[in-house]
Amino acid sequence: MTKRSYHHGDLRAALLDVAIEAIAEQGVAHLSLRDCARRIGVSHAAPYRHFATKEALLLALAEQGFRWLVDEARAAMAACEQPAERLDAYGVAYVRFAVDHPEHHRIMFTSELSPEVDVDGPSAADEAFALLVEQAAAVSESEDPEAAAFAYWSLVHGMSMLIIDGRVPAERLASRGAVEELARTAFRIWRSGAV
Amino acid sequence: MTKRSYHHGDLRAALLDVAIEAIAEQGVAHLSLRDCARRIGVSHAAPYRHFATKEALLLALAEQGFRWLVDEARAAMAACEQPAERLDAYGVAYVRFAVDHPEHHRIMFTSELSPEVDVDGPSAADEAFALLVEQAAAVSESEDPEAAAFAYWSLVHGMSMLIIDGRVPAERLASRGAVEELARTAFRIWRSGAV
DNA sequence: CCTCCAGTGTTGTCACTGTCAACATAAGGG
DNA sequence: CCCTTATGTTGACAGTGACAACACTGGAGG
Repeated sequence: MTKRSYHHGDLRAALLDVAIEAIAEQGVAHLSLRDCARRIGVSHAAPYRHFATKEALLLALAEQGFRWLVDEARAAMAACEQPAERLDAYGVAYVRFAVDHPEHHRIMFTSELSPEVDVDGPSAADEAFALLVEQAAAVSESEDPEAAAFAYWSLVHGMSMLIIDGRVPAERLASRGAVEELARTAFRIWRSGAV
Repeated sequence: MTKRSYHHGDLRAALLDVAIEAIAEQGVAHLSLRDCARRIGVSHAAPYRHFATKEALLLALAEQGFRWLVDEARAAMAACEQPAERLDAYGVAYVRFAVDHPEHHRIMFTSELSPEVDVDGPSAADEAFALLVEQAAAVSESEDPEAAAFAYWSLVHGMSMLIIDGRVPAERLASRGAVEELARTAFRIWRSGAV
């Protein structure tokens, strides 16, 4: 709070926070590193000590998002014992994460980023998918487990996107529990073969 | 080809074309109206006679995309008689459209656009969803048809996104027919209750 | 056929941005 | 205690979106 003269303390984290704030206000297209610096009260070139490029900042946000997602998914699954329950807990957590962190979710799946392959092990994104495949494999006995995981991922990913893009009528999203209800309804409809 | 002195002829259409080209090359984040003008061989302010703003250009691309999607979906469904077949034809067309026009697809679902409600009737996007609801309603007898449509849309939308974001291994997308196969496999897996 | 005007393209300009290079300051290990 | 190194600052440059003022031109109405 008090003015930390010259050195900020944790500018990198502050940039990540303030960037999400700015994106929520003005959209990712209008994100400006200079504006972020201004909000923090630091010079316009300071961000470059922490991110080589604006894209690098966005990549860091995506990585952060995937790590949070994995954490939340693990926490949600911890309460379940049956494989099927665990899988759906993941699904619900996935959609809830998107609703709670729409900016992160959108950045996480902005493919134009990350053309260069990271050398430092599998990314958090890979971990999130691997975790999903694992759960799906535990449910579908004989099927191609990767295909099943892909189908499952598609459904929850599509739901997330459509919700945060405002394609779902507001009255279906009234309460917080509504998101979970919506997700479980979609699961039920598909599994019942009604569509 | 020959230099059309002063007046271009159809600069608006040329801008839409060249914008998609530029986006495919450099990503939507690096789209520049001045660069588009340069590619066409027109002055840097000419685009503003046709689009009030860069966002307006992107909105026009989205509208164009939804119109194409509706056309292709209608064409695909025309060959089918059974409601269930028609619905799946829509779904396959949806995914195929995304694969064939990834830039359009991404722009179409970049929610940060279109905050102002259009007055001139329902947008092409609304039409696309209405068409889907119609097909879904014809299939699911007693269920909430909108919920069923939403579930269906979620699956095909998620598949599209994951594919164009490069989350599907390349070997599953070898041939053109592979996309259709992938989509139908996902439908089957869900309907069989295997996941 | 002429005129004139609305639509379209141009030139010039402004504030702002991403990025880099050169410099300043702090913080902590030898 | 000093000096290396990480971090922050200042200054600069080219490129951008957007606007205003101006130029060209094709076609409608006389």
